Amino acid sequence: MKRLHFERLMRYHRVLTDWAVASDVVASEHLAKHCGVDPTQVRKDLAALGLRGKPSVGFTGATVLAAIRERLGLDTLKGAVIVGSGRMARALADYPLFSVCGLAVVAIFDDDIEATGEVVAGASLYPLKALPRECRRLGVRLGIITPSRSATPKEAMQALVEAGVRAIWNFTPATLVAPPGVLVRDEQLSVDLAELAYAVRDVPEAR
Amino acid sequence: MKRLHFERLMRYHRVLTDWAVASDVVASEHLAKHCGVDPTQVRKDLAALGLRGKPSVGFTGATVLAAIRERLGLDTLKGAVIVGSGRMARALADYPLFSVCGLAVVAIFDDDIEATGEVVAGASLYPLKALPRECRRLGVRLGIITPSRSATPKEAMQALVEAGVRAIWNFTPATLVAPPGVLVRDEQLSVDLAELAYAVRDVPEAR
DNA sequence: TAGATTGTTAATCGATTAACAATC
DNA sequence: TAGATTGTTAATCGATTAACAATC
Repeated sequence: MKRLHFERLMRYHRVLTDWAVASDVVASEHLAKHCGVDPTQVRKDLAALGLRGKPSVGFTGATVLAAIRERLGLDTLKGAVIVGSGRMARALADYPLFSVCGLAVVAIFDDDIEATGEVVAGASLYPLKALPRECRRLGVRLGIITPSRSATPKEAMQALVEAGVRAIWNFTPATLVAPPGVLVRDEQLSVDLAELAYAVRDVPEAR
Repeated sequence: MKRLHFERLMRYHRVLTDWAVASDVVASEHLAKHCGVDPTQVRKDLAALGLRGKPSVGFTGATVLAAIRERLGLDTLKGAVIVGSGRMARALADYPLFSVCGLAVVAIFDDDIEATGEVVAGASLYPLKALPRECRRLGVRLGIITPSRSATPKEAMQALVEAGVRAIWNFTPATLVAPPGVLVRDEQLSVDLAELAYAVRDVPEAR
C-alpha cells in the first residue's frame, strides 16, 4: 500500500471544499496551483487513491473529494475522549475543524471539583475514575491529553491505555513514553511558534 | 546560512530540558536515541549552530541548550496579539508551552460585547478597532487568528496587516490569502487528527 | 484533427545514513 | 596508548520535478 501524504490530501480537501462548485471538472494544474504543489504530485496523489482523470479534461471535483474522505475515513464518526478540563480541553471539545474529520469528543475526564458534572460542547465531564468504564462502553480508541490541575499527563496516559485507547494526542509539554502498541503524538505548537517567531525576528534576509 | 530544522532542534531542546542534569556532558549517540534521530544528524545540526563537541567526550548539555535558545531567539520576549475571544483564544492566551518560546500574548481583540473589557491570562480584551493603535504602540509583529463571532478571519487578517503585523498564525478553518510580505501559517490540527484517526481505524496492519 | 491534460518513466534534487580518519 | 566520540566526506535513499508518449 502506497504511503499517503496526509498534509497534501487535506490541502486538496480544503481547497475543493472551498470551491462550492466541486462538482465541476478540475485539472491537476489548477488544483496544484491553489495548493502550492507540483501538478505531477497532484496526479500521483490522486492515482494513489485509485482515481483516474480524463486526458484533456481533468478530474471531477466531487469524486476527488469523496475519494479523499473515503480513504482517510473522514466520514466515519470517531469518538474521542479528553483528559483534563482546562481551557485547552474546552477549546478542543468544540473545535470547528474536528467535525470535518468525523471526530466527536464524547466525554471529558478530570477530578477538578468545580468542573465535574458540567457539559462542554455536548460532552459531559466525569471524574477520572469513570474513564475506563465510559471508554469501553463507548468503544473509544482515541484519547486527548490536555493540561489538568488534578492529573499528571503520565497518569492520564496510564488511564487511557488501561481503558483500551490505542492512540493518544498530547497537548501538554510532558514527554510521554508510550507502551508498545499505543501511538502517542505530541502536538508541538511550540515548533510552529518558534518558526513564526524566527521569521519575524529583526532584520529579515533580503527577499 | 544553513537551513535550520526547527522540529529537531526543539526536540533536542525539550529532551535536554527534561534532563535536569543538562550541565553534564552528552554524546550525540545518547541524545539521538532519546530524540529518535540519527546520531550523525545530531552532530550536523549542532555543527550548524556553531557548536563543537569534544571527541571521546561529547557535548555539554547546557551549552547546547543555550545555543538552541540563542539561535531560535527563544529568550527574546515577543509580544503577540490574538483576534477572537472564544475558547481557542483563551486556551492559547495561557498555553504553557508558549512561555518556553518567549511568547507572551499581550492583548486580545474582539467585538464580542460580553467579553470586551475582560482580562484573560494577563491579556486585556479590546474592541477590534483598537487593534492598530495597540499593535503599533506595543510593536507587535505576530498575530494569531482564532474563531470569533463578530469578525471573519479575513477581516481579522486585514486588521492585523494594517497594524503592521508580519506573521499570522491562523487557527480557523478559513483559507487566508496573504498579502506580499506577510507570512501566514495555518495550524492544521485536522491534519494531525486525520493521521491519528487513520492509525486507529479498524484492522491495523500486522506489526 | 488539433489541443489539452493525463499517467508514467526518467532525471534531479535534497535529506538521511554509513563509513572512517582525526582527536581528545 | 587504547578507547570513545567527534567532524566530514561519500553513499544511499526517497521524494520531487521534468519530460513526453498516450488518450480523450
